[in-house]
Amino acid sequence: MLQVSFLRQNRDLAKKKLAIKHFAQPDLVDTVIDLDDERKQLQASFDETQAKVNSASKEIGAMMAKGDKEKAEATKTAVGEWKKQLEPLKEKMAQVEIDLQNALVQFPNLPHDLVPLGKSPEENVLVREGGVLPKLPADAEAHWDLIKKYNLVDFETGAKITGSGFPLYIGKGAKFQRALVQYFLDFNTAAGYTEYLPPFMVNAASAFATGQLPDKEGQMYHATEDDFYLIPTAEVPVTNIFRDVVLKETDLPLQMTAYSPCFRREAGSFGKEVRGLNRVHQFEKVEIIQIVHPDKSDEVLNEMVAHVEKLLVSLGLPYRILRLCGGDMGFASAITYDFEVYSAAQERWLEVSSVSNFESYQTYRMKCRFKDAAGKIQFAHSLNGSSLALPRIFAAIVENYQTEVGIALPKALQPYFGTENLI
RNA sequence: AGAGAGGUGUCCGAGUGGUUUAAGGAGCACGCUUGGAAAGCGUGUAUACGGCAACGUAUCGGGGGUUCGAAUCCCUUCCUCUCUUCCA
Repeated sequence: MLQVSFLRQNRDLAKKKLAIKHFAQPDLVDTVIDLDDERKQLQASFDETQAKVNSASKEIGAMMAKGDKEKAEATKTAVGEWKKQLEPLKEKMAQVEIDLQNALVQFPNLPHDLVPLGKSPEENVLVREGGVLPKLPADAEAHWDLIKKYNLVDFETGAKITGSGFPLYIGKGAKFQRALVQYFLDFNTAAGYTEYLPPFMVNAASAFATGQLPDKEGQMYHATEDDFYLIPTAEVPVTNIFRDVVLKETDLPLQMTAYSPCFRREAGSFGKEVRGLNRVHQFEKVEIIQIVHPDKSDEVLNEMVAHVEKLLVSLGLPYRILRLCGGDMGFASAITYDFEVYSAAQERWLEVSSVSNFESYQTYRMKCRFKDAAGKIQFAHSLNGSSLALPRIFAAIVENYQTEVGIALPKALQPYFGTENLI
């Protein structure tokens, strides 16, 4: 969430940056400032009247103690008048605050200066590429055929149990998931991240804090009986650990990693892009999250990008890193790098990680602050990234490591899986 | 799921309608004291909003209500503990 004080001081800059994100209503900036002016004015007169009520009430107490009943009754009448004035003020103030809040949450985060202009994924900027394309056998198959052939994943039975997009992993397929999760977590904790295993459902306050509500309401599964949401990413519960918390400056940076299943309704998805494991409603992911000093977040973002890159290199997959353009970025992000691996059999790039700096957008929303050396309270910056999302890594490894006789494994995974080859 | 007891500041803890302007203790910070430390003494020690400031307003788990006045009374909700029940 953007801060009114920032919008007030940087009215034109904010509008310019919102345009990069293709935000449709720049005038909302003015609306918000007007509403905030109105709120201030209302609060000033409310406080003034309330102060009179408070001190008169205290006097009544003193009069009663002295037994001066008559005077007390007279003061009560006067207080009654003030309280009548308070009622409409209170209502108006509550309404203005709701309007202000409703307007504020509509703003996406402002893009970082490095964010390229552009509207669609084609305008993302290639930062670098790495890895080598595999030499596949002549009759190379896509992963949806391979997993059927080797009985690694059963989509049909998953669909029977739940619905489409809920894969059932079997035998070596299931074990491979476990090996990947374990490898990713070990890789992250070795780099200094603390491992968490969070709740897989969150309440509305948590979903709001990280920006899933109200923006992505329809994208989450909602358990209405208890009003809980199934998490779309571990980012939601883990970042919320620090909701309504004032940290010490020395606590920073906080580095967390967590495995979780992720649940996404993916309403409106269709076509070839969603085949097999390319897009599913439930998938596994290991996430990295950091809460850092605002001066450090640019630097930390680069570190996190380098960290994920190292992990991809260890898997021997051809990859590229893209800096997303303003139109392709997420709502809450200030700058995002996407990682894609090349699936040789599908002949297309698959997004496997997205690393973002949210700056103070999430931390302001959830009141995650720290006390600096001077004793001043500041909002921290939050960042997160996938390290990594499993299904497309699964797909890419199965496709890129296929041989005439089976499926090989990257060296790094062999000790985790227990054998040299997957099949 | 049923019954009961609770939720107060960084922590412990007092407080059942009116100098509570949240007692007292601990911790922490600073100062005095000391050769240095400890003890002792003194001062300070939440957040948000408004205000140049003085200061004002709000917050005793959350929300609502009663009252001139609520940490205190009422309703509601969340959470914790104990017992019963159930369960991996």
